[in-house]
Amino acid sequence: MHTSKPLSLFQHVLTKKIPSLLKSNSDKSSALSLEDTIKLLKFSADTRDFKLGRTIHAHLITSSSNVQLNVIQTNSLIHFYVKCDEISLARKLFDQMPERNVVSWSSIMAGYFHNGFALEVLNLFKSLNFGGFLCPNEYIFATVLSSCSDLRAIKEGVQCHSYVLKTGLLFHSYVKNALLHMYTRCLDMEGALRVFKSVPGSDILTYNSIINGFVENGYLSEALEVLIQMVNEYVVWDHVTYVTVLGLCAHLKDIKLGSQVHGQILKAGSESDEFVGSALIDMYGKCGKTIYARNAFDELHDRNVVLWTAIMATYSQNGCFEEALNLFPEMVLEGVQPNEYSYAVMLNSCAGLSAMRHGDMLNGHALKSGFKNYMIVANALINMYSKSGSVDHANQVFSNMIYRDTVTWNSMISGYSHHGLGREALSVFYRMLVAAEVPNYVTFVGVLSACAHLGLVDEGFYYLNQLMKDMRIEPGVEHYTCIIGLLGRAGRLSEAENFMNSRSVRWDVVAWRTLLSACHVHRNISLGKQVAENILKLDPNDVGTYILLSNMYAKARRWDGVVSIRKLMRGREIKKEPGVSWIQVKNITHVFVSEDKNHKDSIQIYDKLADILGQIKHLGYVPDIASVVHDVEDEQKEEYLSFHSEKLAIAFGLLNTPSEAPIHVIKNLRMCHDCHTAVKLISMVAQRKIIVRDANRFHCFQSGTCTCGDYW
DNA sequence: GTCCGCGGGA
Repeated sequence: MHTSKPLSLFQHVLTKKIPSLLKSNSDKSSALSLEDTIKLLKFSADTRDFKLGRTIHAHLITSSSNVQLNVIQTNSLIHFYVKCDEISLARKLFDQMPERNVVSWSSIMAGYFHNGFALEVLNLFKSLNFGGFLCPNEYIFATVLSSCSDLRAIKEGVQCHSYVLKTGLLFHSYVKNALLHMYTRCLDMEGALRVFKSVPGSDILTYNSIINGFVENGYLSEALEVLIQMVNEYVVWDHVTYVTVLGLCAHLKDIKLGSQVHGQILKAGSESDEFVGSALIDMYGKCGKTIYARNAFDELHDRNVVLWTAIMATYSQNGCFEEALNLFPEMVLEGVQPNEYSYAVMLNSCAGLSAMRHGDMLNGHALKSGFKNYMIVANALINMYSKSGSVDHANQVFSNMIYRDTVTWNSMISGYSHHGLGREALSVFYRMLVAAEVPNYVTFVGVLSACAHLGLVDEGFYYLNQLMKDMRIEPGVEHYTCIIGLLGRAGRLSEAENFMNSRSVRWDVVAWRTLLSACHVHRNISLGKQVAENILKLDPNDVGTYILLSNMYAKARRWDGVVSIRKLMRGREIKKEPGVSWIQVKNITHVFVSEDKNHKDSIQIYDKLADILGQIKHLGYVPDIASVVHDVEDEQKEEYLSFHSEKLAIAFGLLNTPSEAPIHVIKNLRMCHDCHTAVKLISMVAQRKIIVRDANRFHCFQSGTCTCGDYW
């Protein structure tokens, strides 16, 4: 900003000289001196005062006896036009200059750089005659190297590196920092580190740049190392340092370090800076501290769209989807308009809730406001539709997209996979390869799980051992878990077990549970027991394992086993979560707990259920009363089964939705075997598509079959 | 005398 001294000078010029200038330009005594015009032009440039600058320009043309302006005047004019984003006017002046000095070149190049035309900077640089008078200086290289950063032009950047090394320009801090930044943007952290270590004189910008580069490229321990060095050298931090270091804390999930930085921020009085504020919210959010994030948000008074989106993202990332969604109207009420990021966060919150109606509404909003064209919004829409059960709608969004990135393709592939539509998932994957989009780690999780659904064992191993290797993607525990699922589904349980024993992978609960599921489906009790023991060693409170184990015994009619598991659970004070299902009808979410008679339409729902269960009995449905372990009469056992929450929700859906509409139900636990059989038949009798999202996957029931192929 | 570098939300 300006100091008070030049301001008073300009005030003098503005009040005394400009009025007289505008009155008459024949009065020589009131004409501006050369120094004054240049100072005025700088003032116009700094304040982006286009009108004032234009006036000075006009004055220069009319008052000058010479038609040509001198180089310095023209340079000042170029700089002024550049600062007012009038790059073509600046270029016109530049082209008309009979002779140019190095400042003329650096001014026009900086102009192009700041207006986003980095390529034009490199073109100008190439046309600059090195051999002649003009010798590029530190200004030129700072701008050229920044343009290389924008373009990720590492080759040109390295050429500049050798030139500035030879000429000694590298020892200008501007050049050094621009070069270092170039390497970090081109993802060459070794190059950045070489510059950092070999060129003396690191300032706060150097530290900010290198730490930020390390964080963005995932080298967290290296970033921490530089941070420690910076602290030891007593470098004074600025706002950017706070933002950068908070980003590091967020990635490390290091709440202790983050709190210390927060303390420094408060001491420095920087807490009201919007960049610092959003970084604070993000840090607390990533560390799982939603309340601290909310406090930081509430402390701020000028809350822009970024801050609102940051706090919504915090809630969403921590599973508080409703809180995230509820902030939206609050934000709009405060006069802040959402942008593409806000829509993405909101849609992902809808995905978490399977709230398709809400998501539909946001889709409409995004369409009207033009944000649907943003890739992140479209990607979030695909995710929302497939996670709330309508993979067809997801595909519609996908098909209408003109540009797609890796996330787009991945979302569609894993969307189909979650729905058990392996063929469709693989077909999208092949189209991705044809479109020359490069698959990544996530892509193959979707592809391998599609193979698992289709039982394509050989193909699965081909993708894992061959294609991923060719594409230099290191397989992780998620991929290996898909392989376990693949072998398990094919009934090759001992191979799956051997696979787990032969790989030195840190197997997690998800992997073991996959094997346990396979044991459950294929009724391999001895292996299942062993696997369950492994899981309970990792997490003795894993309720899902107890339930799966007990279901496995039930399926095999081993009631002694069921009783022993129940006893074990009681002993360890582990409670089975009650089954809850919910369904959205006309923007209202109706929640059903098993044996629940609290709904206001309870009587009609039970009537409908009795009716439809009667119908499917004609088709051969026999309630699996043996699976009910309560010690009661058979008649009552049948009642227990018919009151399972998903059956209640489906009956409600049949009563309250149009006859063609698919019924979407979400359940907190896995579907039980009896419900699965019943719903298959209901889909036939009622001629409805019924989609159930359970704790594990999607089941899409239609005409008597389910997309899970009875394997879950 | 005139020109130059680092940062936030999915």
